Amino acid sequence: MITNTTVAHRKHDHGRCLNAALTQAQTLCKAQGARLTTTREAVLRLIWQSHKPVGAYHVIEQLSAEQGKQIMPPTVYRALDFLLTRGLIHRIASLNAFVGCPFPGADHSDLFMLCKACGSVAECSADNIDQAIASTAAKSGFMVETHALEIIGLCPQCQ
Amino acid sequence: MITNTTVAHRKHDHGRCLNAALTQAQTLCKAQGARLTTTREAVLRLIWQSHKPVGAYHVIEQLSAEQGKQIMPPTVYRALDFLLTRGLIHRIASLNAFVGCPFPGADHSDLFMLCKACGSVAECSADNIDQAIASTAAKSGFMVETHALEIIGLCPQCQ
DNA sequence: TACGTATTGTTATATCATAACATTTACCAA
DNA sequence: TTGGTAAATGTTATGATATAACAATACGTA
Repeated sequence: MITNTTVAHRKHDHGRCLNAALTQAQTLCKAQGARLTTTREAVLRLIWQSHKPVGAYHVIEQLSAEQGKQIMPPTVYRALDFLLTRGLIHRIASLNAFVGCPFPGADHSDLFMLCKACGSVAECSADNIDQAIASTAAKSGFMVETHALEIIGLCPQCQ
Repeated sequence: MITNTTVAHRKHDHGRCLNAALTQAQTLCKAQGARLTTTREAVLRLIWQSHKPVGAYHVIEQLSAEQGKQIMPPTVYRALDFLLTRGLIHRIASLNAFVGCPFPGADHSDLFMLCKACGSVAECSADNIDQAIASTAAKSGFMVETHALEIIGLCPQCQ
């Protein structure tokens, strides 16, 4: 099991999260021969401003403010697609919003714990859950490709 | 474990699914003192036309055709809200679409198997998955309220 | 029947996302 | 260093999903 619950749901030095994310992104893109352009990095930084999922239009607003000109949706959505494809961010379907991946590159399945109260999201990858899913699906003869699990509740801070 | 995989992903007499769903809905609403109005029942029937999730605007179109007049979004969204609240249908977040619940009233957690090929969805409630989720969340000190699990892959028919 | 509440109708708009084509930028090879 | 090519971004328009706010109607009950 790998997780970022110990930081995501607690007080911490978020600058370190941000720096780690940017460094990992640069490394990963370099390794893949992908270009982490200014726009893409700016979007990644905005997604990583906290552990709360950010909507695409919120990114558009903030990016427009930063750059002093109106940024159009396709610009941001293209950057988001790029980051999603590389596994640098995830999309939280139930919120139509995006959150940074704390361990990009690492082979992991996605499991998100969404705090109803503060809105922060922790990610986790747990073998026992993956196995339970695999075995349940197998009983039905279903061939699993991917899965998305969103757990809604209260984080340690908000209980 | 309760599931409808044996019908959802295979050839079957779907009229029985539809009838069962409508009967259960009537019973459940009666028991709860809720009114299953004409519109609500019509929407439920449209959702249950197959085991494939149906978008709200698709329902609007079909309902408009049925009634020979333009039905507006709020009408359908209100009916959907009603059906969601009573647990008669579920929303598949990753698809922005709705699917009938095969065992409304029964205490169950939601787990959906979405077939990439044919689009059909089976629902399943599995204790071992619930337990794995509960124990993983507990390790992080996270208090689980609900969860939504969408498994994407290939159903038995489409492999 | 008259009342209050639940439901539905109506209008308008918010929110999320992408198609299609033009332009610019970055990179590589000659 | 220059020109060709592919990748990335800009621009315009529109599609798709969802809800707010208020008016009108229908339903069950006293």
